[in-house]
Amino acid sequence: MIALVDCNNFYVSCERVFNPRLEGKPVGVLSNNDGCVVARSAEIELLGVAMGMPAHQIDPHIRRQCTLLSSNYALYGDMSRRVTDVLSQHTPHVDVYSIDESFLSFEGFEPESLEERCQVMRKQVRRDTGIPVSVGLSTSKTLAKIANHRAKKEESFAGVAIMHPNSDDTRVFLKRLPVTEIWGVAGRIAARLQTLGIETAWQLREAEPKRLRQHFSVVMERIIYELRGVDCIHLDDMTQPKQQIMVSRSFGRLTNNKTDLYEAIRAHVSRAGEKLRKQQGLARAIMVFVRTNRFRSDLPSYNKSLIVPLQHPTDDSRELARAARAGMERIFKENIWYRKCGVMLMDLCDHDHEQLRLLAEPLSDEKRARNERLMAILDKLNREHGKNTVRLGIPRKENAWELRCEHRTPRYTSRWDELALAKT
DNA sequence: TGGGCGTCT
DNA sequence: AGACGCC
Repeated sequence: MIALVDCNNFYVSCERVFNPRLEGKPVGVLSNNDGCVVARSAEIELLGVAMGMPAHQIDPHIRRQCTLLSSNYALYGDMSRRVTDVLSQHTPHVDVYSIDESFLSFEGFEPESLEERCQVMRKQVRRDTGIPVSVGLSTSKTLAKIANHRAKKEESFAGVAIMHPNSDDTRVFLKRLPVTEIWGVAGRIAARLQTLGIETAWQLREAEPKRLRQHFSVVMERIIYELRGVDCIHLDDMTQPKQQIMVSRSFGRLTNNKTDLYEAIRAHVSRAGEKLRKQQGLARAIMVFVRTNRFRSDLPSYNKSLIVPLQHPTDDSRELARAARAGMERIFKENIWYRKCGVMLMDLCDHDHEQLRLLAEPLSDEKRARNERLMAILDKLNREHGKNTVRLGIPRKENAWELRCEHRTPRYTSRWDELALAKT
């Protein structure tokens, strides 16, 4: 059996752990730059605030009743780790799928006692971390996801729902379930399925896999088998090193200032370099891009990217920054109001399998070792003393590109100076 | 009116 | 490169 453990309204729940006054209130958490609503409490959902809704589109009358918080990823990331730590005590097979979801394998466990085990696990997560979670159990990940939705929606499950792939109950449920509720099926695909007369999960499950593969892809074929209870989506690639590393941000406000762009790119490159070194990779090229705000039809639009090849594969932030800067220099255009920029590290290879180039002048071993030590120390300082303890250059004050986050709560669990206080 | 991936075509 | 999907 497979369990999908999903935290309820995760970001909101994290905030509530440290501010219990938010309990029972309509609370939402916003994406970067206070852009869209990415987490909602049950109460704010009832007020009609939709997932993904731009904050500025919320009716002012509704907005006044809500608490809208900026996202606090330092806090959510740490809480997420605590939750997965507890889950790991219950089975050796935990696949962390996202910040608030894990797939657990209970292969070899006694099926009869699984629901009860999961209840115990769920209560322990709540007790040890303060985060409420729901558990869906079935024989495939897609059905476990559906079971999880039921566990969340139907009170009677008490947070743990099991769906046997061939039970009457499952058939009845799938016959009422629109295809859009299935993992991997969203609007566009649902519309195409409708033209084939497929609107419910049951109809899809009963469809001919080979035929649907012709209309769609192998992904759709897998979904059909998954709905039948056959586990065929494998997540082992989650731990595989990334093939590209992308870092980009929208600016807090529009800017036409070249220095803003350079500073932003430098910060993004640093972050990308950290990620690259963490997976022990090297990049052979770096892509730089800039773009204007596509929602501002009153301003000229300009989207441009450029790939800069690197002389030799590298993970040195300074080299990456030099290349990115050169790229930026070539695509920057004056008198344009920029909204966003970013970098992508491409053509990655493993640190240990670096291919030596014939023509490029190789770095001396001594120089290479020195650069490596420098980057390792940089990463260590930032890991242990907080982000940006040491960085490439220092951004000017009041720059346009730093994020808007007007309602961020303290980083209660990861900063000494922001610890939660217990009143005496 | 987000950011960062992935797969398939 | 673009479409589509996920969270």
